[in-house]
Amino acid sequence: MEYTVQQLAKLAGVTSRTLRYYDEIGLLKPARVNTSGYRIYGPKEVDQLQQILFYRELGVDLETIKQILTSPSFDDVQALKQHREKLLAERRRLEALIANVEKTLLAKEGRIMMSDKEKFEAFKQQLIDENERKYGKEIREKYGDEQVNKSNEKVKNMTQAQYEEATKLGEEVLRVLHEAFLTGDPAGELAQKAADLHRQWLGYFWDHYSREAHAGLAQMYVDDERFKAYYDQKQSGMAEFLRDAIFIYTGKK
Amino acid sequence: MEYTVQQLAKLAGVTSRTLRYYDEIGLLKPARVNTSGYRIYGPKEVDQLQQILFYRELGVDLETIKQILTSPSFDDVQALKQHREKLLAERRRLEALIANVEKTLLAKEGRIMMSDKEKFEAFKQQLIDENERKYGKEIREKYGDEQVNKSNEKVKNMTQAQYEEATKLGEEVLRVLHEAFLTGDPAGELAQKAADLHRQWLGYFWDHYSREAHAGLAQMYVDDERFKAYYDQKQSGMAEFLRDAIFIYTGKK
DNA sequence: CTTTACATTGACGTTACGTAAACGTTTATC
DNA sequence: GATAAACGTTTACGTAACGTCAATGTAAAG
Repeated sequence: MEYTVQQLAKLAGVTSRTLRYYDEIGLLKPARVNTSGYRIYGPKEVDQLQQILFYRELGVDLETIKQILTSPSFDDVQALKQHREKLLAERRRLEALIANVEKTLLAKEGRIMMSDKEKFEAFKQQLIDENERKYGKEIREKYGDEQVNKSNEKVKNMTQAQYEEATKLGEEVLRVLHEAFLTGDPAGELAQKAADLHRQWLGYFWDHYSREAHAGLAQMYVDDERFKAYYDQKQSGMAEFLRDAIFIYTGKK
Repeated sequence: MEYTVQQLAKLAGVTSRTLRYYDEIGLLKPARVNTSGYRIYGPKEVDQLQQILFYRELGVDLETIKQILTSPSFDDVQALKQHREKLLAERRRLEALIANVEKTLLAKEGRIMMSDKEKFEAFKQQLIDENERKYGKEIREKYGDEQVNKSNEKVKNMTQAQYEEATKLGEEVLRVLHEAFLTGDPAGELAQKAADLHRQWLGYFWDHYSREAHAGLAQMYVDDERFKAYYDQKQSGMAEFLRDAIFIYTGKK
């Protein structure tokens, strides 16, 4: 039995465009082409199309299907295993996306519908997430997982009052730092006040303070472009100025 | 602080091409363009890019992100919920693909590595799957789930010997049918023999036989293009001939 | 002053077709 | 036999979010 494009298309449940495309990429050539240029398919092609659609339904891309069906030496089991890995990776990616969307929704809806307490909890979570997202990789590389986890734990255990204090203190650091910057002297009174405020601010996030870690963080504010961007937002050179002030504050040479 | 494309790109962890593309589609315009045509971004744009990347990491498409960020009336929670639905649907699709790939792998590996017995079991499973894939929807619509499930159960319970008998019988049906077709008489001895063989063949798949169902199936062989293609493979008109023979065999008017 | 690094605007490639244009062929109807 | 409907053909643009040239102008460094 022979078929034209539309006939085979209806038979297999695809469109004629699909068959022309498969012809174009050499995946399924018609048995012959008649004098008017019409594509004519025979039973052999029907079978092959079935095979193609079988793999297609598994989500295998056409190039791979082509290899499976055309080169008899091609290891189809191997190809399917690779394909399975791709699917599993894709599923993991999706799982992560879904988890993140749900966390975000929780936080966002929380702002509208949850009690103040829950609201604040969700907000803290969002803060942690956002922080992780922005700086997580770099910080974890430099300070290790343990330190970061401790910090996150500390944030989670903060009360709403503590959080507000931390936020206000953070803003004050920026204000004083800006004033100090205008004096141009990182050893001056204002700059050292900023460094001290910064130390206090750190107390909300770090479980213990050390001058070395403080100085290290200050250097990172300059080295890491993300941190630098944050401090330089108002005024270029602010990150360096803060670092210098902290170096003096912590007694680093 | 101000940034050129590359600087902002490094800052945010994207390529400059991405920033140009975002400019092109109006998602993130630079603060200004200098006399040489360079794009210059300010702190406001840095913030907006962070927002964009936040949604992008959730898998939201750029067009939706644009709406969320540009029109302040846009309900971002609603958008995220819709997005979550899309993600969940995509995950369901993936689950199905993975399950199918795994079933296929089981069957294919089985052919190589499993014992003859297991081999045969996997093959039967593949047969059922393939049948479901090819005709499942139509058959379920016409005969209902119960009937199809019973049929699948019957196949599963077949022994290897029975399976081979069924296959041989199926081939014999085709052979005799072909011979009968050459006589052109659906009421003739050969055609009636074919119809009888077909009834016997059905015995391997149906849990009980009825003339009505037999006649109905025969009609479906003509109506459904997939079945028709199977019987017409050797000779056009075979499906109709078989139907006529079965109609006579079952005494249908 | 030259090299090097970085900027710009096109424009094509990616996947698996959908969709439409412009035009020839087969089939059904009048 | 003319005509219209239904079907066939090729060509080509559109899709999402950029990657990757190419050709060319500008800024910074030696």
